[in-house]
Amino acid sequence: MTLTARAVLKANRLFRDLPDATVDKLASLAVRRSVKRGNRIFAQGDPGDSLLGLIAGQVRITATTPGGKEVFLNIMEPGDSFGEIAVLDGNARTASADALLDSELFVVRRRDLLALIERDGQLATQLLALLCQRLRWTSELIEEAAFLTVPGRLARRLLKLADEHGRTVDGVVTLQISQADLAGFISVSRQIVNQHLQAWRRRGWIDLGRSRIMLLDPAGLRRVLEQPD
Amino acid sequence: MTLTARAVLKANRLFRDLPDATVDKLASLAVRRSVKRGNRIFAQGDPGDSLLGLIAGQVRITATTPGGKEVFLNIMEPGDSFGEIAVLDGNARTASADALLDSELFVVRRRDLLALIERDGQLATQLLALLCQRLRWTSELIEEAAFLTVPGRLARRLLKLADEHGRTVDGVVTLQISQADLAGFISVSRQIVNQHLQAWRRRGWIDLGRSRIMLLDPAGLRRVLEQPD
DNA sequence: GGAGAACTGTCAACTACTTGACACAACGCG
DNA sequence: CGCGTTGTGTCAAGTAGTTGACAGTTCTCC
Repeated sequence: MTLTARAVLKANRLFRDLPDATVDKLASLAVRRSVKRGNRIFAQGDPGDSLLGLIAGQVRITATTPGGKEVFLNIMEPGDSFGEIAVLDGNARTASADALLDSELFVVRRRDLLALIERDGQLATQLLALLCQRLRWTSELIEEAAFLTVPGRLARRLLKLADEHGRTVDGVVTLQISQADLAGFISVSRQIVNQHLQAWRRRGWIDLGRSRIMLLDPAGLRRVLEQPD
Repeated sequence: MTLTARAVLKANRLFRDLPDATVDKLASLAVRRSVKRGNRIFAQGDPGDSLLGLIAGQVRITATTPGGKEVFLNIMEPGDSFGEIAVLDGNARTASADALLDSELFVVRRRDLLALIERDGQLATQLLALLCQRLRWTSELIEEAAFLTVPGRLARRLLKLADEHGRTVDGVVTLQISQADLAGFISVSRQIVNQHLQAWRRRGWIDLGRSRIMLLDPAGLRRVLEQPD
């Protein structure tokens, strides 16, 4: 908590490979922000005037229809940054960000970031790499939706969430997520999620608890992905 | 056809705002390539070692499963560039590109492009803008798939295709696309596409011919998007 | 420690898309 | 010109999701 601004930036994937001079410059421009669990950091449609980095806590990125339907796009962990698209092109935010836990953020304002990009080519390169990664990530989501059946998408999502956010105890990965939230990630009803999870539980691939999914046999889930088209 | 390399690059959205010195440098590095209608330009999984720009013709970008199922992701027109993600991060191509018509391309090799980015900050900025645009575009696709019903997606796709590729005759926009291809864009069966198109034809919103769709009343289609969620 | 909230598990009725089949129309190419 | 190919229009059977309802369980926090 008493980290220097510079150490905070150095802990972020986007900035850690930059030369010290650039990081110091950025550090002098970055502002800190605390957000309590359950609070909104920014909303879809807001002017995208800043780049955010997560220092501590957890943040969920979601998109919402006017009618209130939601897709969960991602969960951010400390070291991740988000809000780059809007900050770079200056248009509205495409998604909303909410704190799932009490969170600490740093904020870099658009003007400051753009000025720095002008001066430091390496920062631009770093951002290009990040955007490429994001593009591959979204492309994967599109293909997932287009190619896989619902059980396939569910299995894939479980494996990915386990990879990125799972806690391993005694060699078994446990996920902390409700079935309703899981349904939000793959855009199906919570009932259908339950139905498939139950089938997999009966086969011994997973075990279920309240907001908890234990992956007993990830290989079983992986097999779901290989068969269909 | 006898354009200078420089004029060709200046006709491309990505490069047209760059300083002449940079464009000349690029022009000396770019190679031309002709591809006959129906031929593949690159395939999903190929090493992404070049950036392509379309000078003349038409190119379709698709993703394919190992099992052979396809989604159509985009159609490129002269002035568009593609293959940036792979060229920037050096990984495999995420999609395939096929010439729909006899096409003329220019090709910039990865090494050359990266060297130029190092030297010219404005090229990096231009690429950042392009990637942001692509990201917004893919995000839109994801939300479309998640939020809209099939008729909604179909209506939206028709309107977008009309916008980007339609030919206007007597104030009516006509699209040149088969119902099967249209189905490929929104990942549903050709039969269901026909079913909805027929319903709209009966209402007088569109008219149908062989590989031809005329949008008589775009406002009708737009109304399809507003109601459901 | 007790009330309310959040989450799971399950059912039944309904809806919408898939798959496969087939007739027919239009185009295009030798 | 006529034949093969490509695209349209439609049907019927099968499948897989949605929606709404409800009981039971576990957590939270006052």
